[in-house]
Amino acid sequence: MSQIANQLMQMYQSLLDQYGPRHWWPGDSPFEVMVGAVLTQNTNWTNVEKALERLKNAECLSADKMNRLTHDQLADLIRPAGYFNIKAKRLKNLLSWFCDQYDGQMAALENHSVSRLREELLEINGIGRETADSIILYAFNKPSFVVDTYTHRIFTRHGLIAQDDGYEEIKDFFERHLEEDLHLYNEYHALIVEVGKHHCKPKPKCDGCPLSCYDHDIEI
DNA sequence: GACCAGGCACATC
DNA sequence: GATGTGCATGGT
Repeated sequence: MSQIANQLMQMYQSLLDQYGPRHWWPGDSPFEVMVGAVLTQNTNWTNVEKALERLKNAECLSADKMNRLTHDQLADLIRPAGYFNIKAKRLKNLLSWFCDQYDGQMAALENHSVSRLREELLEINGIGRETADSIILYAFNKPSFVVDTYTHRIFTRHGLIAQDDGYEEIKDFFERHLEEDLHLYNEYHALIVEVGKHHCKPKPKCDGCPLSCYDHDIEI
């Protein structure tokens, strides 16, 4: 195992020791996970929960029911998640693909390879890389490492990836150095989000500090 | 009141 | 290709 691979696994173990298994993704069904992946775009999860709850109360958290809603009906139900107009469109786009081509059945996609699933998801307007990878990993239970802003922040601050590395470069970095393991991918991303929420502010006051103090909420 | 949150597409250069 | 901007609610 390479030194970098060792370091990644040590960081993983530290996070797991600190926070324990995260049991991701929260949701009662793969479909709910898929919807949640769109709703959580640049949005706090507690707001997403409110939106999901409204969808459940309206008995619209199924592909068939949601597909029948008008734009305005859907936008109103997901209002607490923010960006409700754009997210309503994005969910509609996702549902068109899912219902028209696969009859709204998750099982119809279970034999797709990760790369095919990813290509099809990325063709949908409103489904970007992180959302696609989240759906593949957490809704379809297939190994596709998810990168988010916390991943970029934390691992550049630890000097493991470059500041200007893009999404695909960071994803490749993890997939190159980690075993291709569904459970590891699942837990690692969830743990990164957890530590990111607590310790990884977007604009560290001591940016550039050689002590990396900004990783620990220490301000100089 | 300012800042942030589990992004993405689009316009412009 | 990179940079800037709009999208919006709710918690701290």
